[in-house]
Amino acid sequence: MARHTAPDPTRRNEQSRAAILTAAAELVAEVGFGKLTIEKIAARAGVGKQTIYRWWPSKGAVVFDAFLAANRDTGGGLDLPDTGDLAADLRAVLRATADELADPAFDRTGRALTAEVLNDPDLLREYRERLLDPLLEVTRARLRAARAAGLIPADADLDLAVELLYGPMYYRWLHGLGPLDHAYADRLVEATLSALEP
Amino acid sequence: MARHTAPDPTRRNEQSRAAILTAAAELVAEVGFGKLTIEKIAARAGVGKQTIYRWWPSKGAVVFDAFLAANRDTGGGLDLPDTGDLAADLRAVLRATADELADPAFDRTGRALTAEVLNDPDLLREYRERLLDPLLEVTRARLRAARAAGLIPADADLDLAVELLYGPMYYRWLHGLGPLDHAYADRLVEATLSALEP
Amino acid sequence: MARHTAPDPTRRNEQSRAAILTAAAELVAEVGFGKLTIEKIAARAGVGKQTIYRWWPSKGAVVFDAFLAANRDTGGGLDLPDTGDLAADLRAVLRATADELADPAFDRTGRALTAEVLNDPDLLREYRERLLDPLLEVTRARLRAARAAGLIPADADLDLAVELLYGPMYYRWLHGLGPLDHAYADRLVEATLSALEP
Amino acid sequence: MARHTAPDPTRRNEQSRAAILTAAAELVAEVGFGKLTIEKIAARAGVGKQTIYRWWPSKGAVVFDAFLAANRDTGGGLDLPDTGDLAADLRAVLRATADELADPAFDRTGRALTAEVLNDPDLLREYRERLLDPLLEVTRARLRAARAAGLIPADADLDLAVELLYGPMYYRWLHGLGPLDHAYADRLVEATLSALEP
DNA sequence: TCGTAATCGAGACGGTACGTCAGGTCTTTTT
DNA sequence: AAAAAGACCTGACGTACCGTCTCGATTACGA
Repeated sequence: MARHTAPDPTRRNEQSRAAILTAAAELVAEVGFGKLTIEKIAARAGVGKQTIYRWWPSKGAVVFDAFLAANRDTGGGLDLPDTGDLAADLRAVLRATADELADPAFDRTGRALTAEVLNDPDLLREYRERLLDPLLEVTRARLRAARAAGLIPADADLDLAVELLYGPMYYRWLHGLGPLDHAYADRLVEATLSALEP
Repeated sequence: MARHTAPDPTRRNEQSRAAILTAAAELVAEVGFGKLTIEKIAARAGVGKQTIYRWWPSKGAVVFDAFLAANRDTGGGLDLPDTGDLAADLRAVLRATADELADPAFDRTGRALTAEVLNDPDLLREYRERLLDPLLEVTRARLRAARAAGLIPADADLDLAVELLYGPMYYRWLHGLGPLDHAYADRLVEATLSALEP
Repeated sequence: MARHTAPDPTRRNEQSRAAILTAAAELVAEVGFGKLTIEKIAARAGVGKQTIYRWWPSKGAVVFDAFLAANRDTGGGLDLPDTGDLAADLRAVLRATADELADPAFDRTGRALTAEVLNDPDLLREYRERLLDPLLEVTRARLRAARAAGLIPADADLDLAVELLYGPMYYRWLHGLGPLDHAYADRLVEATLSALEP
Repeated sequence: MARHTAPDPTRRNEQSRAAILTAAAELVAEVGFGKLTIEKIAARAGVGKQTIYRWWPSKGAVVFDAFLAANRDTGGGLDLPDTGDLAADLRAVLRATADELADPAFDRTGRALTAEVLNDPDLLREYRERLLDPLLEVTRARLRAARAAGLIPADADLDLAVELLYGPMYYRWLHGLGPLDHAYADRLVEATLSALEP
């Protein structure tokens, strides 16, 4: 097993780091996660293998970091505005989510990442901390505000609510059960809000 | 990659086939899918590697077949009785699903299988045809009967309904978002039926 | 190891036997002995592998038989006439040998066969019994007749004599030391006869 | 087949190289060339297979190199002294050759090597350049000196002479035609010198 | 003449070794 | 000290053949 008390990060070569993440992102889209290799990443990035092993513990970690880096650029959409219209706000975020999942460019990478994350508890933890929990939390926060405003019942189960919003869409996406369009997003929001009623 | 104009299946050795599937099932539970190798399967099954390559195109396909074979033995639970009480019937199937997902023995295999299935369109198709679609269809059929009986609105979207039932539970399971117990199953059923109201 | 008390030879399929030997001869010339396989012979001959294993103990034995069969057709040249002129008679047989060795078609097969025979005592014995000893013996017989006629000394070592005739030529052939033409054959005969003088 | 644009030889691990050659030499003596495998060499040498494939194109090349390395250690005996007594000098080298060929330890390796060399033009060339030609040349040189001293005719064919010396002995060895003792060596020298007379 | 027994083509089987690929570690040289 | 380069040991890959073993389907006696 590797050591992975990472070496002095101040001396890290930023160019190499960026080249590795870029190469990883490109390659995962080109050949998929399964056929992706550390050697190919190193070769494409013009980097020694050791430079990868020095800073990441596994292939999954590199790809995951690449995914995060890419999502940080696109903003991540981690802000759910409160316009006062709960349904509209939820529709906005669900529509955005649907658009992302429906994007073929995202599809391969997303599936690859999901597959890795599911079978690696460390990766799963990091995925939840860095991506999933924040997303669910902003959604929950918006619902909490609505609850405080009396728009939904005081005893509404918000954990269940976010699962009702994102779970079906994720289920549909992973299994290819149907289209992921705005109409579908809207119906999900409607169903969820309807379920929260007494 | 393998050729896969499958050889004459009438000459297939049933003992070898069974030994391979058993070995695959055991190993995936012991070491996980990632560390599973064709060589280990062959060794444990007392079989030549070629005998595996002759009949399956990939490691994933073997494991998948092993999973199917195991589920065929346990019946698969593909019968959703109609007692007249829709909520009770749905609770029964959702509780059973929750029990299965919560079973640690199933967890590892299920995650491994899911990861494979997500990234292999062929496997995904087979998974849907052999397992997922039948499950969804019996559920939809039960809802269809209830709709015919006037228990739920005539314009209820049954595709959405089954996704509301299974999607959140699957989402919670994969991401480890919370407990998968009977109370959770019951709340899902309640929420779904509530969402179907007008 | 195989049994090889050969089965009832009266029931043997002569067509198969011929097809196997032909295929073996062709293939050894095409791909060389090392890359020759029983499977390829069987495939080319349109024959089951078992039919080969039933009648021959090894790949070498098949090729050897093929070689013998081919040489039986070309006569084998196993007759050294006694014209009364010893030098002329020896020149005739040495020239014929040189021609054969110099034939590129023979070269590959001959080398392959030699290589096999050298490392398999069983094959070597059969080679000597069926090909080499008869050749050496007719040569020795011719020398014996000459010795009886007083043309060469009574105490001449005939075993050495035949080795002086064939050994250098074989040595030159195997190692590619020089041309194998009639002039060379003639010089060998001259040198050998000269060496037999007192 | 291998690539064989050999990698940077300055970075080669000398320990691995030596271990491989030693293992190859031992194994060829133990199990014979035919049953020798690259995997066994690698295992015995404590080396990865790739390290063999990196530096040698074939099993034959490894064994050949091992043979050369061993012969370099024993000096190769490539010095034919000129005591003034031509017959005695030739007897010395022929007797040494006979002793080597008669050595059972040499027999197996020698036959294996011969078989390889005969069917691989590249190996044959290397064998001639590194072992055979030097041997023949020192012998020819000794004869040349004798010719210059008038001990043998000025028009003696020295190429033929060396073939008369070594060819019969090699022929006898390969085919197992008779004993390889000093008496035989002496007779060969006598016959050859006698053949060189006018 | 009609089983019945052996041979035949075919090819699946348990294996061994192949030659390749990549993993992760280590060393050498350069920056 | 970190990085590019790449040799090293390890081990799995997927393939090719090995020699054995069923399978029907001829084929050729011998009762």
